[in-house]
Amino acid sequence: MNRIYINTLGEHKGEEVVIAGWIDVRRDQGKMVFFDFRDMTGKVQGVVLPGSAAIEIAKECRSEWVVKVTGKVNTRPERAVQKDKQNGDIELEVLGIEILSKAHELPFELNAELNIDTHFDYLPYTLRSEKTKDIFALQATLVNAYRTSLQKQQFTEFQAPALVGGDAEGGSAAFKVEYYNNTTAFLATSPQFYKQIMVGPFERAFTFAKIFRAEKSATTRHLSELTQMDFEMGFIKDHTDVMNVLENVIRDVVQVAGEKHADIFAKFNTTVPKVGSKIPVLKLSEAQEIIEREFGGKAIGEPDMEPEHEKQICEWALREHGSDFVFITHFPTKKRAFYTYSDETDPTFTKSFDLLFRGLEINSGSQRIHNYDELVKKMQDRGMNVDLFSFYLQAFKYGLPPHGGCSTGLERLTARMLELPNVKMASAFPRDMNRIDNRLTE
RNA sequence: GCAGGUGUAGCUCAAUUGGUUAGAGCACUCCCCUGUCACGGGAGAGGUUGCGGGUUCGAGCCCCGUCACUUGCGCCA
Repeated sequence: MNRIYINTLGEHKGEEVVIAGWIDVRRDQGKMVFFDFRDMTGKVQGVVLPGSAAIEIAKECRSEWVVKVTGKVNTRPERAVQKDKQNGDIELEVLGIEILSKAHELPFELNAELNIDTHFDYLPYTLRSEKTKDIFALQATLVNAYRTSLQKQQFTEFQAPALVGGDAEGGSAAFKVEYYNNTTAFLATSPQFYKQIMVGPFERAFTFAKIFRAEKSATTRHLSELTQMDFEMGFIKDHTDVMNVLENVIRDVVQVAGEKHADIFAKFNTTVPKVGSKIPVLKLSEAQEIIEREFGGKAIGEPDMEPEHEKQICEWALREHGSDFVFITHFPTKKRAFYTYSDETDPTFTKSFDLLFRGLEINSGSQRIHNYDELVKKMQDRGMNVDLFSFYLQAFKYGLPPHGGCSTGLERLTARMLELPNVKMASAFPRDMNRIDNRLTE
């Protein structure tokens, strides 16, 4: 008999069927035993009636054992009906259990409240928990929706390299790779250069890239390996064209996530994010004035926003504009990367933006300098060795249109969607300063 | 990197002012249980109190060092 999925059992009332999955819970009543069985589609109660041939094996079974169960789909006795529960009106009368895999003694119950550290130490087990499955089910939806939205807006996906030559960007710490004879390679800290190059062939290009940062930082918002959703587009008038595309993407992503996972948002005690009619846009200086006026403290004149200020301006945006998102633009030239386009009206500021979401920066972008000579001059002004960038600079040498782009951190987006206290919870296998799975090969 | 907090059973946590044999719930083992759904009831096993040193008649508790985790800051296109 073929295996059927637990969420279709309701269509098989009175029939004998086979399901396969894990034992979620066993409730041994002596002469009879109850189970909750779990597969990828849900859960169902199994009951081993007194005198059943399966009673001996049922008493041996434990949580997380993998089993194939033959049984008859019965409607539950009226007093045992559980409303608002999947398969709450039916149960599987267990006729036979085949053990596919036994589990050792479990360190704790699957849905137990754990310290985050214990959770990470037992990931192969804890990833099965309800809560974690919800996080990554939502994340899969976010990735899909983000991709679909960009495709709809005529972007072409490409695969960016993770091995790169030279720590080109300077700023952030890169992981060194010892392999090449005549040069040191690094793990990519961004697909930036490659997506700009891809504006050449495709005008509109995007990539979902793994990036690596060897920063010695321990916070609730940093990972040393993360997923960046990057796009870059040609023939823009300025950075606001990029922001408009991003706003479309955010709107699509939020809508799809909200339609598909309303239950998950509720379970995490949060709501589907509000985008409002238009995501508010503030220059950094305007945001700083609001922060000082509404929240006190010192902000005006600072080159960037502190974590506390990001939270405050988001609180303001939600209150005044009904948006969980807010754009901050015009960061100082000296704080942004060398390829960032300066504002003609005041070149000490850039045509750049950050997108803040529920108190955290989740996206950063800008218009880029597209003129070869101008870009080279900018690099020289900063004391950079232009020779080291000659591969990248070919894109400009051989003609690149005015363009810009931006980059969203997938784990940060996921974490803020569900208001997770630590971004590491939004990575299935998080890596940070201290954590790498070092017991894979022992 | 700096500062704070934490470290006690497999997990989550107690343990009064420094005082006798370090406790509980869950998990585990055994027994009982015919409608449970976090089933219930009974019994049992389980500890180098992170590690090293010190003070003291006596340290889980105080002091010094060290390690780990965690939170905030710094760092971070």
